[in-house]
Parts: sequence; C-alpha cells; structure tokens
Amino acid sequence: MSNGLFNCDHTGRMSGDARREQILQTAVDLFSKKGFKGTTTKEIAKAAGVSEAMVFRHFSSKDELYGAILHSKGCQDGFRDFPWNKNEDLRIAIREKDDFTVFYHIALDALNKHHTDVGFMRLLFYSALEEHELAERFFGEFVAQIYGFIGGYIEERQQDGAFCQIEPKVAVRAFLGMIIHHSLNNILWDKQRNILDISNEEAAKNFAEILMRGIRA
Amino acid sequence: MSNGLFNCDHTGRMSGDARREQILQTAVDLFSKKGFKGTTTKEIAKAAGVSEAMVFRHFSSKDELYGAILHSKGCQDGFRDFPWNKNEDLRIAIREKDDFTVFYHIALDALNKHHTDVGFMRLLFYSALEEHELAERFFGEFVAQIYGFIGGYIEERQQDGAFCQIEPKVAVRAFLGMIIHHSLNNILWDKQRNILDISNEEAAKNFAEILMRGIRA
DNA sequence: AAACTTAGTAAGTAAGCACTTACTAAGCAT
DNA sequence: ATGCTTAGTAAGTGCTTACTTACTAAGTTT
Repeated sequence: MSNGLFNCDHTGRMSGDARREQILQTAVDLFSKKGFKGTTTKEIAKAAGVSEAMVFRHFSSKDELYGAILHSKGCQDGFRDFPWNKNEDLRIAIREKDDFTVFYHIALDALNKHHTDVGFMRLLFYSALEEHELAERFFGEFVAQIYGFIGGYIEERQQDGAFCQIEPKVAVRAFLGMIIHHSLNNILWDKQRNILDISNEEAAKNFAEILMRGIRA
Repeated sequence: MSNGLFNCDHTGRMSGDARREQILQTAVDLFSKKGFKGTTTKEIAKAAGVSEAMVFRHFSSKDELYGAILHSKGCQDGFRDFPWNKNEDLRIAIREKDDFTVFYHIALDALNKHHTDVGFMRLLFYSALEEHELAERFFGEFVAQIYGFIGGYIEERQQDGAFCQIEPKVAVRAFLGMIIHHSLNNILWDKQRNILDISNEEAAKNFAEILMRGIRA
C-alpha cells in the first residue's frame, strides 16, 4: 500500500535506512487505521516482515516511532509547500485578483491533498484526540500560515472595496470548514458517499462560489 | 463533573440502577478524554469509586459498556430532538421564510449543543475513527435527518425563486462544514482560541450570512 | 430474627503489552 | 580466508489488561 512502485517486498536482508523507512511507512498505515494505542509493536513488526526487536533497533520506543512519523511527514512530505507557492494558476489568479479562481484553486488543492493522503489525515485526527504534543505543534504552525495567507488576501480585497467588512479570519474559518468538513465526510462518516457524491472539482467550485458571493460587497 | 447537581459522591452502598448510571457517566468522561482503547476498566472503576468487578457486574464487557453509552446518548440525551421541533423562534422563522433567522438559529443551536457536550463530541470522533458500528449508525441516522430537513428548506426557497440553483445537499454540506469545523477547532485544535475567539452568536450570525448571501438568487 | 436478595470486594487468571537479552549470520573490507 | 560491522531473530522479562471466582455484608421480606 504505502510502498511506492518499485519499493520493497524484500523479505531478505535490507539496508538499515531502507528498513527503517519501511517500518515507518508500515506504522503510518497501521496507526492511521487503528490509532496509536490500538496498534501493537508486534503488529507493526509482522506487517513489515521483521521481528519485533527490529522495530526497537530502529526506534527506541513506540513513542519515538510516532514522533519520527510526524517529523518526516511535517518536513518532507510536501505539507510545507503551500499551493500558493507551487500552483501557477493560483498565483496568476491572485495577481489578477480573480476571486473565484483563487478560492477554487485553494479548495481543489486541499481536497485533492486530503484525498491522496487519507492515512495521514486519519493519523492527524487520532493525534489531535490523543493530544500528542507534536501533532499540536504541527496544527499550530500549519494552520496559522493558512489563516495568515487567505486572511491576508481577503483583507486586501476588502481594501479594494470588493468584499464586505467581515472579520477575515471568520471568513477563512467558514471556507476551511466547508473544505475540511467535506473531506472528513469522505474519509470518516460517509465513505460510501451515500449522502453526497460529487467530484472534488464540483465541490471546490460550489464552495468557492458560496464564499465569494457570501462575502462580496 | 458529569454528575448533575445533587447526584452522587456516595461512597457507600447505592441502588443498582444508580450505580450503573454512575459508572456509565464516569466511562463517558474517561472515554472522551482518552479514547476507548486508552481507558482501562480499572481506571473507570477507580474513578467511580468501586471495585473493577462492579463494572463487570453491570456491563458484561468493556464493549458492552461502550455500546450502552452510545445507546443512552442516542436515545435519551436530547440528540433526537432537533431544533426545528423545539426552538419556537426557528419555527416562526421557517414559517415566515426569514432565511437569515432560519440559518442563524440552526447554527447557534448546533454550536451551543456542541459546546455543552464536548465530552460526547470527542467520543463521537473517537468512535468514528475506531469505526464502531453503533457510532456509524448514529451518524447515519442523525445526519441523514439534518440533510433532509435543511435541504428541504433550501429546495422550497429555490422554488420560490429566492435561492440560486445549487444542489441543496452541497449547500447543506457547506453550512454544516462551517458550523462543525468551528466547533472542532474549539474542541480539538484551538482550545485556547488563539486563532479565532468569537462568541457562538457572532459565529452563527456570520455563517448564516455567508450561506444566505452565498446561495441566494 | 430467620431467610433471602443484592451491592460490593479481594484476590486471582490467562493473555497481551512494550521492551530486552543473548545470540546468529550476512556482507564487506583487506 | 579472517576479522569486523551490521541486519536479523528466538525467547524471554516484568508489567498491565480484560475479565472471573469465591466470598462478605448491607438491605429487605416475612
């Protein structure tokens, strides 16, 4: 699952680094399915195809393994490259103050990211509930940047007279609410899409429209 | 905590029913704080001031205890009386098709409910992640009714020509998203209200306004 | 006050948990 | 080939877990 194309079903002897990474990915998968406390080190070892002692050779405790996951996800996995740094369409839209397109791309980007990393989303929820300190810091830093950026854009457009005088942070919360709640439905509560079954593009379009019309002057 | 005004710190002998209820409330409190797997039967017993064996006298297994919690919450705790059955202001607003007031009261009611039952909210999240069947059914039934009712109102107003031709369920999802995500922030991620600190009334007013303006014709 | 029911416990049990120890063998340098 | 490092394991350790057993005493009934 979490293994890439040519990665490893190596049952034999692996290099230390490769094995470490494999155990880590296996743990992400299991923690996201069953939670930190609901996953045993024995299960992780079995799923990774090694003995339990190998898990503890690479990670001195179960807690450290969890910390390593959050660290690697936070630093490496592209959770630091925000769409406004990478998505060219979005950058153009921002420059041209095309409000709908700005909101549309932010929403679509987030929805797609959530969809491709369901495991990590579940893990973040678990860690929020279990109040893991690292997860808290992760949320704090990441979310603060999002509020800053989108809030800043809204403020700018208010000064242009394009948006009404709502508190920008409240608008951001409403917008993120639509997006995150939709993903949460797809991931947790309505996996079969019984209540609502729409594409990410459709969802992004509708949410962007509601926000834009909802806050314009 | 979860005990009402005059309830029980009875250390002595209690009636069976009272003790059962007390153990149940104690378990709600602990499960919501530490999760199902993160809470031990020993802890529950100690917090309830009885021996572990008493827990198992009243609930034949830890799973059954969990089931009893969801059952009691689902049947008794006013999670079945939807605001449109109780809130008179809301019923008047619906009759008079005062869109803002309708959305405002739905939002405020939900936000207040979430705020007064943080423990149960956390418990529902845990059970969604842990995929407890009872929690799934709870979500299915409860949420279906909400989508039905609010979606119905929006549809009616579309036929009046007051709202644009958005898919009603998408509008409901956007609206519930704002509300639930805001509560989630208050409960899980931003308990200290660092990012955004507004009253439920203010939040409800802003969310209702965004939705109403966002979907009107 | 005797007979019975029920709230309550102390002290288990077997299984499962995170984590360790003492060891083996594969790979590689010289 | 020899010596050293490193990937790997089997079989534990002590502790905790959900759950049980065998019992006591507080109430209630008659």
